[in-house]
Amino acid sequence: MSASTKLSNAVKALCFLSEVYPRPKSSSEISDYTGVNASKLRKILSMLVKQNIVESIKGSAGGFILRKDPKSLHLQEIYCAVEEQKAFHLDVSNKNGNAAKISSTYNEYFLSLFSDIQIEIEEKMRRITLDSISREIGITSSYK
Amino acid sequence: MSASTKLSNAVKALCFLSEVYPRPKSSSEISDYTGVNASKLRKILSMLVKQNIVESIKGSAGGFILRKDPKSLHLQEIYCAVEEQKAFHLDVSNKNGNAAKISSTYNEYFLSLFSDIQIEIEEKMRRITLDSISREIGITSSYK
DNA sequence: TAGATATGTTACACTATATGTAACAAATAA
DNA sequence: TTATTTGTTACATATAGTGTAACATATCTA
Repeated sequence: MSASTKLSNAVKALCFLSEVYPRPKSSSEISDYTGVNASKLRKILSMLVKQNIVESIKGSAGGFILRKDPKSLHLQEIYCAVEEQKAFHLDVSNKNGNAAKISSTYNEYFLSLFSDIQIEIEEKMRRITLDSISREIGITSSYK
Repeated sequence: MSASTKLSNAVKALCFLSEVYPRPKSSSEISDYTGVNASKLRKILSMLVKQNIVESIKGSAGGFILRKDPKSLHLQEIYCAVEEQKAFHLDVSNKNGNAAKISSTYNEYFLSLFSDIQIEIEEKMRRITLDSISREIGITSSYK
């Protein structure tokens, strides 16, 4: 799964959990709402559980419950939770054997440039809350 | 070839052409310098030719010559020349059939967010010239 | 004009990553 | 004890990236 689909799928699920708070929703219910495969959702949600963004309850009448205030839950926090390897990470090196010596100097330059870009993207995401997305989409959060 | 490797390979080639200006350099000479496969280079350079960033001369003693002042040639211009489909374009939609209705509203939101990010990245690249990269790498441009 | 050289483009095998789905162990509520 | 749900692994398929080769076309030089 790519960075962007993981992030958008996570947000779809979280918006739904915010809407129906505090009722736990199973992966298949979230799948019905979002159109995302339930197994795929469980993979994403299990990462959010590890970061204490949602809680999971096993067994009958179990499911997932949002555990962070949508007003202070930032996109960057969701992004970092679902992205082990940096999503906007960009390759720069050539895989051919006879790489010129000068090449590594360029690679360092681009690695640093792309890392700057990564930081700017994360700063942008830090300014966006789950609540602001919900409102923009036209969903009413029931959190707290 | 990914967006980032295309861009960095293009810049490597252009820095070299700037260094040896106004002598034409063949794809195999550029390959020796950059470590990038000559055939791959020709693919990238032919795109730069179409945007009049470099000129190509066929036949003996031919090759590629830089045709833009490194001081005014921006990274964004190079990036647009080598990227037909936007590099930092990010997928958002699910390919499963039973997509929920609400899903398209989210997809529009993320498409617009990622397009904002794209614009910010291009703005950042517009502030970086080929000349500034050369100097940072430690290369002396012979342009003009 | 002939031959050598270089670009521009297409093709292809190989690898890696993404995608969608299924299966099942472990946990837990009823 | 049984049904349900998460969490994880596995896998087949599809899509995209990589490295290289081949060759038609153009053009310079002798």
